[in-house]
Amino acid sequence: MPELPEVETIARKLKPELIGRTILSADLRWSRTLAAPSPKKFREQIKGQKILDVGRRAKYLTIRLSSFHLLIHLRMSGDLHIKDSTDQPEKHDRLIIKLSGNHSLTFNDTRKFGRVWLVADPTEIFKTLGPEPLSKEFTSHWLHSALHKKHRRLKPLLLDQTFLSGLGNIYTDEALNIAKLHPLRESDSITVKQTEVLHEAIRTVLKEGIRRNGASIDWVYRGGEFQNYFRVYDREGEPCRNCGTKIKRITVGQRGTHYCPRCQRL
DNA sequence: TAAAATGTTGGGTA
DNA sequence: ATACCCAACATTTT
Repeated sequence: MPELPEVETIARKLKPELIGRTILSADLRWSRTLAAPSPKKFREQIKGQKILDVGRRAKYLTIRLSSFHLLIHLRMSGDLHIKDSTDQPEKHDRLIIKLSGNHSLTFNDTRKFGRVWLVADPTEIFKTLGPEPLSKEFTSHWLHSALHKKHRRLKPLLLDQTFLSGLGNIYTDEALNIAKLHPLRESDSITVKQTEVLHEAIRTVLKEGIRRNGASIDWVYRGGEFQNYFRVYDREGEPCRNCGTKIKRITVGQRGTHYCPRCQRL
């Protein structure tokens, strides 16, 4: 799935095209895409809603409506497009929301893992999420304290959305490489100095991802170019950009994990 | 063919 | 309670 920078990119692109539009109807083409409420309620409640704002929380796209919030999680393969309302549905289109001005917002999701919520209060959905890495609450001091409250390996911990929200497999590997920390390093062994470097690395790599409009890999091209600047992700066997050592790939917590065995010692 | 792919969640185990 | 492993979700690609 898209991670924080990819969702941020999509939110920024959609925002000017969506704000001010009114939702005319919703065509739910694969019902399990809808997490809440029921399809019937969804169609009734979303009709006539005006789009007031478009944003992002963690990896959720957030669309504020007149009296509800529409939340979309793209998971592994979800994507969003604005199309003409006369365009024929494409393969894997799961939800098509018809808008004023002969436009529609299309949710296409090959693997069907993506989910949509229409809720009055989004805090209920977001309550388990850890802090936003680009917010002011995410300080080096907070990170050090949080790391030491756990005894977990860095890679799965940073991937854990209840610990910190927004990082996925790519940006976690990239951040750990920048910080010169091994993915299997125990969280409560990180020094204050190392925490400061990791804190900065996380923010740097996320901002870099946003600046490049996110990463486009596999068959899902969203316009981003960050994939051309990976330091370790998907670079197994290729030379480390820092020391030339071959990048290693291991599996940690069921996820492919890439790192430089020389720069990132355990 | 089997494995793996930007993710999350729930169940079982120690 | 905490941490970790596995399966499930569903499809496509290598």
